[in-house]
Amino acid sequence: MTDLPDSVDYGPLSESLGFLLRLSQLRAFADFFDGMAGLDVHPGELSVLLVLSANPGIRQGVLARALTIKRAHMTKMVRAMERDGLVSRTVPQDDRRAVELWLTDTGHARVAALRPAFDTQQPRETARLTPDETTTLKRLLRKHIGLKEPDTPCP
Amino acid sequence: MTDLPDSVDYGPLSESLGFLLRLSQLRAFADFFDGMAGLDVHPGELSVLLVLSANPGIRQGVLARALTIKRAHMTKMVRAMERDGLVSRTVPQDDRRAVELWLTDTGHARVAALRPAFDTQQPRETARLTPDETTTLKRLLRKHIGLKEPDTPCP
DNA sequence: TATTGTTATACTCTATAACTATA
DNA sequence: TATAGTTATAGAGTATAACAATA
Repeated sequence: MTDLPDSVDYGPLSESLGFLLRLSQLRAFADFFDGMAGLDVHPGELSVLLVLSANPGIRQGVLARALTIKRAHMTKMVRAMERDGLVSRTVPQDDRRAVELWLTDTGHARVAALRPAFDTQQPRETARLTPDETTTLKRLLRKHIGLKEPDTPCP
Repeated sequence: MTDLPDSVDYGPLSESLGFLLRLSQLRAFADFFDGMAGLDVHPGELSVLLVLSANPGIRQGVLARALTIKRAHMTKMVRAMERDGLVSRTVPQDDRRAVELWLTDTGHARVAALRPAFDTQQPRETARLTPDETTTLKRLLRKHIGLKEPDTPCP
């Protein structure tokens, strides 16, 4: 990712949260593909794997809503992951319209293989900020999108 | 835009800056189309208009780099805006490969028509945060992407 | 009637490379 | 040889609507 030219006056865009978020996300995507290079994984697929790992048996529609992925698109993603042997699908007895999703053994192994790269990428993608700034930034973003704070282990 | 389900454990995604940015940007896009409804403008087009307004005669390639829009895509955008009478293009004498961009009178009028909606949208898209938090969030995002702080009038 | 997942279609933005004209 | 813009093509992600099965 190339740097921004510093000779340009961004005008009111400098104060536009939406614009700042767009540039920030592009930076984050570049960092992702940089840090996860060679693992052949896309951000969407990784997010599905991580949520399935933390929520075994989650319903497909709930997963889609949680990740802000349209149901139609989630169908394609999950079908592809099922085809690759990462995910299994079951129909619950109490609502036979729904689909519950589970990681297969292969899926769990895939998560285990991706976690180290994902974890070591965290500090890299916040290299321009101090640890305190990083904590603050994440907290404000969570508040902005209405995402509850993660449980923090209290010593 | 629907709310996130609060029954889902996001696991390590809660700490992933890239994931938080993705959700935040989707929220911002929804806010944009909500606040600018009826004005028939897209985020990309508005950003081009605002930067052209602040940088008359900017070269097309510099504009593309500033907005992180690929040159090929910028060509299509600018051509369309030229066709709509918003932008004029000139070839500078010192480098006849380049193209300089200018707002036409229609373009200036378009900016003037969009500015009020753009400005009043600012507070709306940060409704979940306090003013101090908003200031901090924007400052941290600018630092993250390497965008210089805007000039602040000192009283 | 409403909901869950599915299928199909189209559109936007993006990625890439090849091409021209200039430098 | 390198650069600025253009053109063309393909792909990912998304939006939308219609549909079947189930509630």
